[in-house]
Amino acid sequence: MASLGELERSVMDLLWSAPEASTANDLRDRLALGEGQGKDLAVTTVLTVLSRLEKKGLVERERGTRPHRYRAVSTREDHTARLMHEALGTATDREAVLARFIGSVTEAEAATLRKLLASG
Amino acid sequence: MASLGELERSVMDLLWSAPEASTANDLRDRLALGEGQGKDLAVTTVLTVLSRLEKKGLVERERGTRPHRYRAVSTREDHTARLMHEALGTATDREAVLARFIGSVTEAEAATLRKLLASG
DNA sequence: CTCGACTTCTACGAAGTGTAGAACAGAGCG
DNA sequence: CGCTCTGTTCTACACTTCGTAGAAGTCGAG
Repeated sequence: MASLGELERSVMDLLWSAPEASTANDLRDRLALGEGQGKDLAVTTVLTVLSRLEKKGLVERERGTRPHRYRAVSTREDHTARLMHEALGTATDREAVLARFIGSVTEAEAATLRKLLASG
Repeated sequence: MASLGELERSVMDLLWSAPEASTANDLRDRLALGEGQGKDLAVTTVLTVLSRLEKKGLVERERGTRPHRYRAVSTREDHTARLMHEALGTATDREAVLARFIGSVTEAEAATLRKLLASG
């Protein structure tokens, strides 16, 4: 249960890019700008996807303030890393998966990994 | 476009577990066994999901033989590694993702990674 | 109390998935 | 050659998810 639709992904991208919490209206405006021209969504549309994202545990909101303020629960990087870990978890032979994974990684990324593993 | 439904996942698990190609009937029987009791599916059901998996590029079949024989295109490990790489690809700050990922990995897995990175 | 901004409820169409019957095709038998 | 199996493809329907938004409800300001 981790797949996001296109609009859901766009909203998450906005929330991940700005650390401060945003209102639905604000997000709606930024969506319009981002997508260029014909992307004028109704605010209720944005609110709906925000609710769905909240139910998925990706977004939380402050209910106290009058225009509720929404913010991503975790960073984009945390989220992605968790997805990767989830994928790894489905495998029985994790070593084999890691071997294939390392094989598909760029040299720069391999260097990063070496550094991280050395220091950790 | 990589998410699998529950039945699709079960079928892939069977195909991944046995390297030889299987027929739809064979898979249907093995699904019945695996799930324990009430999981008696119609063969057409299995054929439908096999077609869908074929369209997704996860399964290929020999059309020559009369009961067509189905087999996974790649191993479970390759598939999982590709999913992980795909997730990594969506990130902008890949180093940060890798850092989080390494942080979430067991010590045994970290050791495996060190070995793999050293030899590669 | 009323108005307006904001949120929640309800809804609908498209796509994906589980499920399978109906229709079709080819191989062997009588 | 035509029937009957066995197996494949077509068609279909219900359920869920997602994009999209109008209708209805709520709450603070005036």
